[in-house]
Amino acid sequence: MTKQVSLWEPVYRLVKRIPRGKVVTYGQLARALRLPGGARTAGRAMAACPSGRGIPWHRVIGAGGRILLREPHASLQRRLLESEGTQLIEGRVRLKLHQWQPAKKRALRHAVRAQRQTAG
DNA sequence: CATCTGACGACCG
DNA sequence: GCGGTCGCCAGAT
Repeated sequence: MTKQVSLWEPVYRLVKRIPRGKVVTYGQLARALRLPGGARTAGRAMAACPSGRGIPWHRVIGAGGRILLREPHASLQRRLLESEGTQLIEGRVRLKLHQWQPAKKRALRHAVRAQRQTAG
């Protein structure tokens, strides 16, 4: 029994910490958690995001504030963002106003916890 | 085992 | 600003 917990656990942990009205990019997640493979890895993690755990998946967006989902999910994400006060212009989140910056050390500590959970 | 498929992002023309 | 290429890698088929 090695991998009961998803490899993406650290990603979800970090995403859960994104405050209302704030967003992070896939690249940010990758850098904060030192994900191998970079932003794409963050993207894969989010694609496999489990529902029912209160993970604010809609607060994760592409570089430059772009929504990268395909319809109809893109519309939902946009709607959710707007509903919590996040401002968009031309379909892009105003990162200047809403980009959240996780404390890297904290993020890594969470990642370590998750990995221990995976290993143990 | 081979191959395909992505919720990426940097780079280039 | 827009489309194409490339590196990257876990899961699915």
